[in-house]
Amino acid sequence: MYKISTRGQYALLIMEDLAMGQPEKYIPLKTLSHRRNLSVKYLEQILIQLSKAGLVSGSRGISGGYKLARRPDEYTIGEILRVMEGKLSPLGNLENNTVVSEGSRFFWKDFENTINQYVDSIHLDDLTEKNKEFIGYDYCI
Amino acid sequence: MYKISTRGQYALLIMEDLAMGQPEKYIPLKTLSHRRNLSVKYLEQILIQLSKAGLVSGSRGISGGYKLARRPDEYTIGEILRVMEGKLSPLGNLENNTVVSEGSRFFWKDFENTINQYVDSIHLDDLTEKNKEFIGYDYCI
DNA sequence: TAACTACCCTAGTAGGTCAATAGGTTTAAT
DNA sequence: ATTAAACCTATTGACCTACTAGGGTAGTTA
Repeated sequence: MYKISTRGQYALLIMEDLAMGQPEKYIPLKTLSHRRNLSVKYLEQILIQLSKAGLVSGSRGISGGYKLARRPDEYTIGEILRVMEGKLSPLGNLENNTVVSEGSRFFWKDFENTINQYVDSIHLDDLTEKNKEFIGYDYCI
Repeated sequence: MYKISTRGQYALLIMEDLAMGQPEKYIPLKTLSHRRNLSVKYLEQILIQLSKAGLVSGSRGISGGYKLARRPDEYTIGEILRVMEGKLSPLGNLENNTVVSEGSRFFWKDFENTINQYVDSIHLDDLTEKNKEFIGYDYCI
């Protein structure tokens, strides 16, 4: 079955990292990628996308970087994932789908709703709070 | 984001078709594929897979074909989809995944549970009952 | 001004998956 | 024996994913 792509996973990870540091401080892309040992160029694409969507705000120049645009509890995981993955639905274009039966459309629609209700019930701070339960997390700086 | 493949969609459609006819009668692959205008050879692979999994039973030779192995209400949509799609999870191999944070593992696990609980709450006869509400369904023979 | 950083754009590539095609073999009823 | 059907294995073309690469522009701070 379909999986969430690495783009979505990376985005979530970086959002967590930004949420766990000082929220006012801009963190440069280079720092974020080195911290997690991720490709700078790949992560750049992801952060630009998050920035365009307004989930993070970027600042250029010396002591620039990225920071969260809001408080961690004001993000749902769903909205982060949807920025990277597009519509979170188990079927693309249900309306124009000629393969599924008429009677099963309610199933697919409810399936989509179930998924989105779940991912929107969890917030970014739920994840970071859990992270803090693990010793050895080193998300300072 | 991930989608259910055509294999899963076709499988569900054919299971519905088998459920809506006479359940004792074997329906040949050719008939099933012509009815829905699907590739015979492609559908063949799907039905063999369903047969191996024990969801349908096949009979060779003249007047052979496929029929359901159980009553329609004894199938969940989840088990049909899982035969075609494998594990229904938004992330492959959560245990060995080095990208997600420790704190977010509960999120991914609950995500998977949410999906599976939903698809296992709907049964094949729920779909066929809905199908019967639509006029012009022509699933006889 | 120099250094630094986000932001923008395009392109390529290796590997994988998906959807379908193709050609065979085996089994069972007549 | 013939025929109709399930069953099996391999291959293909198109697309997608996860990067890599290399440039450029534009703000921002010291």
